[in-house]
Amino acid sequence: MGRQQARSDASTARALDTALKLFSHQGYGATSMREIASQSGLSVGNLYHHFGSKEAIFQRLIDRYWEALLDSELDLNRVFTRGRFPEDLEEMAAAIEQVVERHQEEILLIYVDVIEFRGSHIRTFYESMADRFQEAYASSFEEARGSGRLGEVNPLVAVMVASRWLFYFFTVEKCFGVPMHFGMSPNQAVDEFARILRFGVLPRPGEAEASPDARKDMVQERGRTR
Amino acid sequence: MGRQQARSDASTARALDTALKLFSHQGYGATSMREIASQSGLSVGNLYHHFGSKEAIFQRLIDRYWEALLDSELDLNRVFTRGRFPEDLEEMAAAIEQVVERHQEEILLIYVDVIEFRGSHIRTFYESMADRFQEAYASSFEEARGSGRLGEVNPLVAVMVASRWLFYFFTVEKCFGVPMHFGMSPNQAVDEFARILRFGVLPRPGEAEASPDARKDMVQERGRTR
DNA sequence: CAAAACAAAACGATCGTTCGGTTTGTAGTT
DNA sequence: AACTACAAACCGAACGATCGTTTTGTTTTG
Repeated sequence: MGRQQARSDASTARALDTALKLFSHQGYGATSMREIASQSGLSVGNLYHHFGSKEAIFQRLIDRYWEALLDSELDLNRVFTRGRFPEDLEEMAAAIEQVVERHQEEILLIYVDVIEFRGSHIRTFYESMADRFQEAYASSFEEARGSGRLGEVNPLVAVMVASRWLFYFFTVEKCFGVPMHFGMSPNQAVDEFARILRFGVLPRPGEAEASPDARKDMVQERGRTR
Repeated sequence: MGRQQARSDASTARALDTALKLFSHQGYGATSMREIASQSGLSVGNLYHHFGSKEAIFQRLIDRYWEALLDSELDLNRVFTRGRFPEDLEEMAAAIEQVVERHQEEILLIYVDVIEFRGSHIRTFYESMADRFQEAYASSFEEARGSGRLGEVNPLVAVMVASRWLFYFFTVEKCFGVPMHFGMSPNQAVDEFARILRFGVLPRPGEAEASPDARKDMVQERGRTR
């Protein structure tokens, strides 16, 4: 790779970064090529030289996010391939928080795509993701249920509900700027969700006497925090 | 109200309806006043005569959605004021589905606001909504927990998680066009979610023998459906 | 006849894109 | 090491279209 290439790479990277920032924070239609050009230090002509069109820049950003999500080194993918749900629920939450934190703007980009392009840039990706998910967990759950580690619920639905909820929870908090902590800290909210998912909201008859009072007090205290 | 007013009302209503359709399906910045004018049968000048600016139209749409949500005749509000969670979980789901079904485009508008206006048109509304929610449920839950109808989880968090999840579930399905049924029908998916919320994903020790095999078969069958 | 409802042209700005031209880097030749 | 040729990187003006808004006027209504 010669120096000419390196110069080009640095420029396209800068252009993509500023385009990501602009698209995600004001939408695709409301962002102009001149804006991308001036804020990234390139000329408009050079932008077209490298990308060809405005929509191609958007597509490149979606693709970049895609590849980052498929990285097997990603904590979240390690949690998924391990298949230890629901024991490692807290680790799953941390991994999802990490993804949302790292890819805040790319996640907003998906909502931009849904609204301004009817989701055309991400639809096929999402469907393939759901399939991959289903395959990865289907086998490990047969074993888990056989060994009595799971209750009566469909475990595939359970892991989908859990991961989707966590994704939604952190997205609303970090990307939309509307915290959903219900008067608690983020960690407490996640803990409370994990408890609901594991034990349900109804009292568990067998454990009514077994659980110490300290736990009930803890729940009370959480409800009061502001 | 004279005939002049009636003519105006019909025009503004038509303008708002087409503006809603356009804003929600292609975003605010990508929708032009000429587009709204031609598709609603008004002239551009008349549009400005009635609304003053493009953003005022957007604001009016948000306000209209707001008022619809505050209607005490709304099924969802009846469920909320009744405060029978989690017994009426299925009714809550139906009421939320009704709201999402009826206000598909307004819900998309909220995402438009989040992206193109940083949520400035809806933020205060959302916060007041959360407060109202908290007040409405706080008292009824003290009683519910005292009578042993609820388990160890914070009931306020539980009802928030439930309603938010259902809202998210139906929004993704109806507004984004990406069903999250995990290979089941929408009703089955809701049932499964209700089961998770009530009983949790872990086996309930006291009920292991009490539950008939038919139930387990049902769960199995659901998992297989496609 | 005054006021409200409506229409259409016009305004300045900005849009995505194209195009002609310059600079920069590299490989090949002497 | 100097020179040449060429392609890629880069710039900024220009194009036609369209943007939100204003202006000027006409029609409708009480």
